[in-house]
Amino acid sequence: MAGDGAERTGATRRRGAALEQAILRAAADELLESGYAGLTMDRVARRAGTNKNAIYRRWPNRAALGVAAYRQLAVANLDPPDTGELRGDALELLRRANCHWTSPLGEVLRGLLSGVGEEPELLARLQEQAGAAGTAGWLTVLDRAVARGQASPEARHPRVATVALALLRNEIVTRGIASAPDAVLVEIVDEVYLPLLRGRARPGVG
Amino acid sequence: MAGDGAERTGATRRRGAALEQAILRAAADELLESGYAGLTMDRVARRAGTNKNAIYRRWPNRAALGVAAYRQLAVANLDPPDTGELRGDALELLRRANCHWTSPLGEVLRGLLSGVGEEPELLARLQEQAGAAGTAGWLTVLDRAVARGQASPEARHPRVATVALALLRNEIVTRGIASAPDAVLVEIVDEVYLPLLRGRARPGVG
DNA sequence: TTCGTTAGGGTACGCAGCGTACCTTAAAGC
DNA sequence: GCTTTAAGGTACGCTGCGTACCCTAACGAA
Repeated sequence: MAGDGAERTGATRRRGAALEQAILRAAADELLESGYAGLTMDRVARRAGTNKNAIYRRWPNRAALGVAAYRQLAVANLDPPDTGELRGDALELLRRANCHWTSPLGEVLRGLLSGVGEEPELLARLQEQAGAAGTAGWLTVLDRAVARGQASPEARHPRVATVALALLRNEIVTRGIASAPDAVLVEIVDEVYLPLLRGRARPGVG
Repeated sequence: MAGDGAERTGATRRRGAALEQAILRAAADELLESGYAGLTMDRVARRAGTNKNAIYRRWPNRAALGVAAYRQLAVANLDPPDTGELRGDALELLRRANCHWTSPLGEVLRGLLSGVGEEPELLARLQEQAGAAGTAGWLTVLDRAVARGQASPEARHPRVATVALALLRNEIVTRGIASAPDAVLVEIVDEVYLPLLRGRARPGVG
């Protein structure tokens, strides 16, 4: 692992994109090993077989490097589940999200989220990937439910679709935990998500 | 403000609770002025008219001091609104919460939340105050709505009651903003919160 | 009142980590 | 080959956390 950096002694000097990639990979590896808190510029430089100059020429500070490195780690999201019923799909999506927070990658993201702190620009860049990826799956699942007649078209509203995800995120953030118990997921789906969709099924009623 | 510390030259030496209070007040003042990011042990010590020893004898590290100091700032929460209708009450509660995040106090809390980072214990202590305070108001508002016949008793569920608040928090956290536009609050209430309560009004339907 | 114990005050230090400066040296382009 | 550009090496300044030591005031018991 990270062979790129270690065996670089005596080799030819890298430039431009090659070096940039090496730095990003080194930073990503450090993120996975030590999290954002343990990501230091010196160690990244050493691991990439270069020095801090090369890094600071490309990223203005540690946070920016962290966010950029995280992009390397961001994986393509899987196909949304299709269990044949809305409840099963929703639970599955929630469970996947819940697992993601526990994974090494999720841990990195949590560290990054809390570490980036005062820089909304970077935060936005993080959410772009993590957030947008989630929304699509929920809309797909909802579409299928509408097609099946298990939900009304009024349910198709981005904020509504991702309510369950938002609640899970809230649970994790406010409690400072890595993942929520499964019972919480079930509760979110049964006590909030499904009733909400029911409530939106009759737009005229009040 | 902070007069305690500045005029301490030549006075008698403080001990125990008196000194502890002085430190906490100094730390709280620093929090308000510079946020958690700007809270340094040296400055707190200087402002309290003491030195770092006295601080480290009481709190193990900066984060712990920050959280303890924040308690000093936490205000009693106001009475929940009573506009006579559920929608108005909910919107008002949301607007208050939204303002709170923008206030200096909210700024401190945000900084603290992101700064405490890897210490779930401290995080939990923070949420104890900030979180619990919120829930009560929502339950009260819901109770009144139930009494008026505007909501069914099934709505009285802690997770359900605070859904709007959770969504707002999610909005703020994921976007890295200080406060959400009012349109978002309205959307949360009209597109999610009220439909959800409607959906829970008929437990047997499916 | 005196004397020992406790806790505060003063200060200096070690250490880590960020970001910068400056010079040397290799790669690329003409 | 010669110039320009960018990488490498290294050292440094700075800030801030947490610790160590020693001195001194307050407190309490004899």
